[in-house]
Amino acid sequence: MAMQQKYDPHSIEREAQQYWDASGAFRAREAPGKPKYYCLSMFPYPSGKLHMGHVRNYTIGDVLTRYHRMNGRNVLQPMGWDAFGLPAENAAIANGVPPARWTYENIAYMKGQLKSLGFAIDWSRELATCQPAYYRWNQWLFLKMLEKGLVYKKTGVVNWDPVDRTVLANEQVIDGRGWRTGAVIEKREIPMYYMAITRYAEELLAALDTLPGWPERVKTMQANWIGKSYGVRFAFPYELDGRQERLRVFTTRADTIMGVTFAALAAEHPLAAFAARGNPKLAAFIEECKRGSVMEADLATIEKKGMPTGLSVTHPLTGQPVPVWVGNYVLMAYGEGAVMGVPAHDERDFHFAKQYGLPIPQVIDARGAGDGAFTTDRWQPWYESKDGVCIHSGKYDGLRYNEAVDAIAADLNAKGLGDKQVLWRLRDWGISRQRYWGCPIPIIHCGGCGDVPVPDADLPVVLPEDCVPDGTGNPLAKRPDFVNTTCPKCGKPAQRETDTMDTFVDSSWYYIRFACPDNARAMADERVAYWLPVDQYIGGIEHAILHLLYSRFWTKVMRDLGLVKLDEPFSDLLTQGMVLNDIYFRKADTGRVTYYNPAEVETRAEGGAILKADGQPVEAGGIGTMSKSKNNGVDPQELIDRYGADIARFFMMFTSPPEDTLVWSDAGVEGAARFLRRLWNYAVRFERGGNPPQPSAALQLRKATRFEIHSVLKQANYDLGRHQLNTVASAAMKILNALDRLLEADNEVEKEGLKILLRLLAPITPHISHYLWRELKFGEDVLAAPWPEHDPAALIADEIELVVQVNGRKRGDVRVPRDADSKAIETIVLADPAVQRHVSGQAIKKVVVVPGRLVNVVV
RNA sequence: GCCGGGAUGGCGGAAUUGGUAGACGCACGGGACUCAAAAUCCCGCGGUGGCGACACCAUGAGAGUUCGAUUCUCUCUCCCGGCACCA
Repeated sequence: MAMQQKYDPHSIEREAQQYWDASGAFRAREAPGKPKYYCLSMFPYPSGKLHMGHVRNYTIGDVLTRYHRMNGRNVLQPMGWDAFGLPAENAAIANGVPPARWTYENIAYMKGQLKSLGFAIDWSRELATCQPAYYRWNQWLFLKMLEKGLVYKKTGVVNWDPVDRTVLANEQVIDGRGWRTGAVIEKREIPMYYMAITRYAEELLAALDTLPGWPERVKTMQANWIGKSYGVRFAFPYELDGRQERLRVFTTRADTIMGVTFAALAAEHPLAAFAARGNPKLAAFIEECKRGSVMEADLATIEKKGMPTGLSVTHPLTGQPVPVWVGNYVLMAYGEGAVMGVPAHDERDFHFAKQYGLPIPQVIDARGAGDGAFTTDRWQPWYESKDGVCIHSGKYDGLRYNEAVDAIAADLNAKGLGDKQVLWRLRDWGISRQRYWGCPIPIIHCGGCGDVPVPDADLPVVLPEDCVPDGTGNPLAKRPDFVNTTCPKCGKPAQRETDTMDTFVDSSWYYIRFACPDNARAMADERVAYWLPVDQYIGGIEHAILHLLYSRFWTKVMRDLGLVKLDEPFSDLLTQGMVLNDIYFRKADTGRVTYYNPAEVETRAEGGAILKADGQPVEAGGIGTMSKSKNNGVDPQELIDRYGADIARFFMMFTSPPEDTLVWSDAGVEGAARFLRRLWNYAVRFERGGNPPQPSAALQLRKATRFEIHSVLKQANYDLGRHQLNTVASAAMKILNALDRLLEADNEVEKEGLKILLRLLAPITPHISHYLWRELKFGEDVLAAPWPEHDPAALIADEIELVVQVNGRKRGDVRVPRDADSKAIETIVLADPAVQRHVSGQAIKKVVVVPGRLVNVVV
């Protein structure tokens, strides 16, 4: 077969993909003894079609997969679908289509898209989390955890839409109102199941040190999230109806305890509820605190308000009465749901005290940590410094932070009122969701027996797939065929739990299941030991905390249940930067918000933007992550249809480093297309026997070309090692440029260079590399070729160029022999006319010689 | 608000450990080829001044350390991600 003269991406891509399919090229098999490489990209939510973030994510994963395969590793790159979730229910509300059908149709379409991009995926391991064969193990492990006490039930706070009478996700609450109804949202307490992740807090924190392959920023974020703080937990005693009671608080600043002038309760605190009885004003205030969303970001930015309860407690050390307030900024979920108020040394307490006229006595002197004397007129940052000593604190006067905390904790302990304690910011994981499209929680509620686990033999509890949610209430609760059952214990009629699990449960162990997706009898088997841990995990930085933390937790739970022998699931982590795009929306009078895709919007020269469909203005919402909810995704299909997979992949890799945020623009994709066409044309000329001979200067040009190719290759291999793939793409361009300049029919250098180039490109543009490698008879399959390494001999030059600086400014360059010593270099440099001109008679203070790089003359 | 990250030409980005700022591309301008266009090839391309050699300015803003700072330290501005029910 003759080589095509013109580069036609679509035909060669089809051919290459057929070859891979037919030969089962990406089918991964366990090969004990052979070093494995498990490369995993975060599986997609089947939202409808791929967006650019997916293409970026999966191209990075595919590049690394193919690179390691060419380096001799036994690779596994699986793919699946994070198939449960809210958008399927939203689609049902909008279009009346059952979430199951919508989801499966999306999966089919997106799978076709992934295949057209030529990813080296082992599709035989494909799974979807909405399949009973998968989620039965969610249920099974849930029940195992329940047995071990790692799952328990308690109340939790949710967003309640009083009009639709339904629980809303945080995302569905906009400015404190329901997204569909515009109704003001209320906080509601309902019973939920929790996973006791806090029992693993210490290990989750400590084990971060065993993950050198993780980005520092992710480990820092996780450590801060887990939030280990050392402090003192103590109680304010008080008397209520003749009983001795205690109000417990936690503080990291026990050294300031003598400055306490009030205590503040969260609105949900039981003592607040007690005080509100017979106090309508307080009851109203507590109700007010309960309006709005449950999001911490909202809570943290609201205006700080408070109201006295009329109650007071006793200071544990001074015995003085301390008034008790309710504060809307106190979090029930953190610590004890109550805090001590030290206005002089805590910024929030300071403003609170100013607002409500509470005393602000200074008890810490941190001279040197800030300027200005202590004044209650305005807050100064040094008030919060731990580098001070206690004052106005009686027996603690003069003590430093650590000494004061020790002494105060000891005194509290002696009174039986408190002691030092570790506090975690991490909270247990509430997994109950009042939604239809998720994994059913395998519990049966029986009037006589209480909450009864579904027996193993009855698993899975299968979710009916024909429901069409309408946005009101809980859809499963409306299904008598699902709800009504019999109690496994007593056999009497009983009701199934209608809550489903958080979708983070589904994604917390799919990477384990990929090792054994076909095992119907066990959650995990011995194949897990071969493939796990994941050698390279790749996904968006937005998952830096929750998904990764839950996955780490889940792995440790499975380990402790004897299911796997694995401490950490992901050895190396690459956090891909987000792909952003403009956001446009309209807000109706009802408060309901509609988002418009930037493709449907036209920006006007005079500012502002309009919707193309109706010519009316839309509001600009800045830029943000491409997402279904903001409707600002870009469909990569157009790019693939027009240019083919290789050009799309090359462009994606070339346009920015994997870890950087990328604001989407297709400017530059022409450059990628041009490059691959040039490569093709070069290969065609090569096959014909190279360029016409041009003997003059050939030897030197040949040497210079080899030098260029091998130094670029050396750099490219370094860049691959640090996952900087954009410069690897640049390197390929540089090699082609160097080869193109070699205008002589020197087949040896051309052939060497082209073989390097095609292998270097094989992970990024696998189709064209596959085709040309075979057509040029370099071998049968480029995937089987060894990875290219640079030839050190090509990099030895007789002379090296040094940059010459005078006072740190570049003033020229000199060529010196490769082995010249500092003394010789100095002599050459000082004789240089440009240097003499700039030195112009001034005294030379010193000469800095950086070997192989530069010389700096300081005058 | 808290935690994490970022800012370099008109644009995407490069600069391995503090050592030539702007590699490689895009866009743009000029030229070659062509009846013409596309494609392709060649040249130019941070700013200011100068015919030019060259000089000065320049890596979000301001300060500091250093012979030398895009790189290290501090302060600030803006943007992005996360904040536990989006996934």
